[in-house]
Amino acid sequence: MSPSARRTGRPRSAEADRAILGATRAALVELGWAKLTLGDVAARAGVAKTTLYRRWASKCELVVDAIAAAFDEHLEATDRGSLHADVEAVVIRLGALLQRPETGTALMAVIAEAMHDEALRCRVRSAIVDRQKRLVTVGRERARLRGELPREEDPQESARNADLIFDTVAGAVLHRLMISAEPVDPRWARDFTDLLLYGLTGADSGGAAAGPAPQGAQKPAGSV
Amino acid sequence: MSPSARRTGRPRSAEADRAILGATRAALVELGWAKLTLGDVAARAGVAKTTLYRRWASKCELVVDAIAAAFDEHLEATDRGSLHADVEAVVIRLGALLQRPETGTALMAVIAEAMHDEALRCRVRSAIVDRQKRLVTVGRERARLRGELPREEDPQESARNADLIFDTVAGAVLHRLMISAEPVDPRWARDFTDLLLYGLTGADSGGAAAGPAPQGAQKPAGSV
DNA sequence: CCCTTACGCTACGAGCCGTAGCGTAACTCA
DNA sequence: TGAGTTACGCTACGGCTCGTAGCGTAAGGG
Repeated sequence: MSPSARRTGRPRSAEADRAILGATRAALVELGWAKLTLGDVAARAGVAKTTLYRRWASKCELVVDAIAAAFDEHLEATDRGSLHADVEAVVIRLGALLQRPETGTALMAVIAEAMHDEALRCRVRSAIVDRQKRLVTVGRERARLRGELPREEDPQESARNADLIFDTVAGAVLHRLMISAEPVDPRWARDFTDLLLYGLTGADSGGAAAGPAPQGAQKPAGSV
Repeated sequence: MSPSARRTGRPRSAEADRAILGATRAALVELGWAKLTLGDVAARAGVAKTTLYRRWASKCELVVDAIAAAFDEHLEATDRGSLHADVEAVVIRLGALLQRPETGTALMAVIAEAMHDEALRCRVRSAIVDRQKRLVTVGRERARLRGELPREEDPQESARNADLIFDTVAGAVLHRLMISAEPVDPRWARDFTDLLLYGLTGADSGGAAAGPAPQGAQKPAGSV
């Protein structure tokens, strides 16, 4: 529906939107996903419960919009001069974002719900996932210009690789924080970046040989 | 409490346990996490609701036990002769496991809840996470014996690396399936394994590095 | 001034939660 | 065999949240 289609009548209060989304984040911090009720959010925001239901069909969609704002605020791909530094920075940033009490937990819960709700999945994708994915695209483009990565001819294969890297980076950070329940500190970020850039066989992250000199020549004979 | 401490009185029905856990998995498939109610599970299992509450304190703990069985059944580290093949097999296996309608979704939801519940986090850790982590340990040990990976002296650093690899592999699969909502097919498994082993920069860009690449020398990881 | 839309407020039926109470079933030990 | 102990099935209940309906009022547009 275009904005011009809603010219008549009382306009929706933009301030109410901000208040509701803010109250949602606050409630997520204090109560967590499970104990968060829409009635409570409405009370915190100072609006009627019915107003909330007029704008969002379900708790999930509300929370998606609430945390999407946090993702937009805290995710940007800054140029740090090298692919290694860029990846490391993104990992730290994403870790800090998911470590916040309202984002990571809520994202997990919403994703879980989205497996049974196609519309919600689309909303999550456009509001959160696709925007994160852009970081990978931008970072790879910069690395290519620096000569750190080879050129890619096939655009389809390029997209596939971008998805692969995105899943690897974001997945590792998410898993570390949510499932292993351990912090994404600078050392882990460095170790992971080494692993991502040089691989298991190449660099022994943490040890003496962390340089880009892969000793991967000692591959197995019977690979199959 | 040791099993000998409960010798007197009527013993708990082991069949009821199986029925309840089975009913939980079935209900997860049909209803999903959000719409799953304990009353419904009890009805499916043919037991009284009170029996259910006597054994599990909450919906979360019940579901943890229910999906932990699935993890135990479908996760084993089979020796396929090379590190590359082993990793690929684990990725496929884990993907198939998380793709089942009752496991992945429920795991996400439970993890989300566990962020606010220390006891539940411990339960998840011992029932699911630690057992998965053993796959990494076993696989790396085999690779070391084959000479595919260097020896590690520092046990502490070794544990850190195992955690890192675990988060990277499991996280990537989880993210691919749950958040990107794309399948973990053989091609993706191969691409990811290449990335994990040879890294973003390594791979075939150097030419000889990926020489002994098994089946399919058109390894695309270099064109990252 | 009328029309349209949004808002606040109240009230309501519905559903699930988690527990209490009771009588019965199963198993152990003396 | 009988007493003690524990688990089970069943019913019922207060409490909470949900999502909606209805009403009167506020804020814009033609």
